[in-house]
Amino acid sequence: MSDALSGLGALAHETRLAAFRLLVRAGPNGLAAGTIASRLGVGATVMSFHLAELTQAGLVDSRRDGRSIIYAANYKRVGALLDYLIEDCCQGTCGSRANTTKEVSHETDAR
Amino acid sequence: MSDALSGLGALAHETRLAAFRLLVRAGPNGLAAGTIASRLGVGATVMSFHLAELTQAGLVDSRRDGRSIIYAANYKRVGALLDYLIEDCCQGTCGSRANTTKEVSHETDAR
DNA sequence: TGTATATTTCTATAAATATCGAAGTATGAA
DNA sequence: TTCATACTTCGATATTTATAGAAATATACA
Repeated sequence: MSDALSGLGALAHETRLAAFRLLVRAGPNGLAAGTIASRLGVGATVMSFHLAELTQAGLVDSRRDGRSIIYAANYKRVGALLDYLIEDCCQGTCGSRANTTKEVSHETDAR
Repeated sequence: MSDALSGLGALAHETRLAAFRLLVRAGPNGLAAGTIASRLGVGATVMSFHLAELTQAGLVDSRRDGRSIIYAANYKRVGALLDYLIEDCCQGTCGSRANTTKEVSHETDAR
């Protein structure tokens, strides 16, 4: 759950969410830090900071390729976060894509 | 996507995530603010602050019942957030529960 | 080797969030 | 009415995050 917390925190920022979406779409090949920065229109320093946050949360990985550092989504970790949200937070009852037919019993008293 | 951002931000805090999980489990009847606070061991002021954040993000609703204010998960909004994450951020490719068999084409160049 | 490129790390500062006690509001009950 | 309960809002302070430029590191290439 601490993983979930840091994952949520990592995605809870405009620039990071945008970068993350680029990376998910880019696929396993990933994108260079500079490419992400210029596509999002942010400076290298700020991009580096945010990519570090995403990395620390485990949502993306990085590797060096020449002068560039290539970031790529860590699909396994992202999936784990989604699974946590769907199962531990929603008991599988929320969402259309996320939804599975499953019986859930709730508590009855609001106090 | 701004909804998603505020939803993620709302969940990205230990106390709020814990409160949210209680509420999801409590079902439509919800739980009184004081109940949540005492179950989580936090003060009324702090709880109120965090419940307000969750409310503002649309993840929970509240209603008054006598002296209590009852909070309940807004399953519809939560589901929408999950759907956004699964479809817009993962293209339906991440997670086991979240996963659906779907062909996805990625970009080929990392630069 | 020297220079340019790509990116990170450092340092300072700014901005957003969180915490806590005190005061305020709404409700119920004596 | 008055008192107690359940919460929220306010105001001050503390803490965490984010931004930006300068300096540092790593690689490539002439």
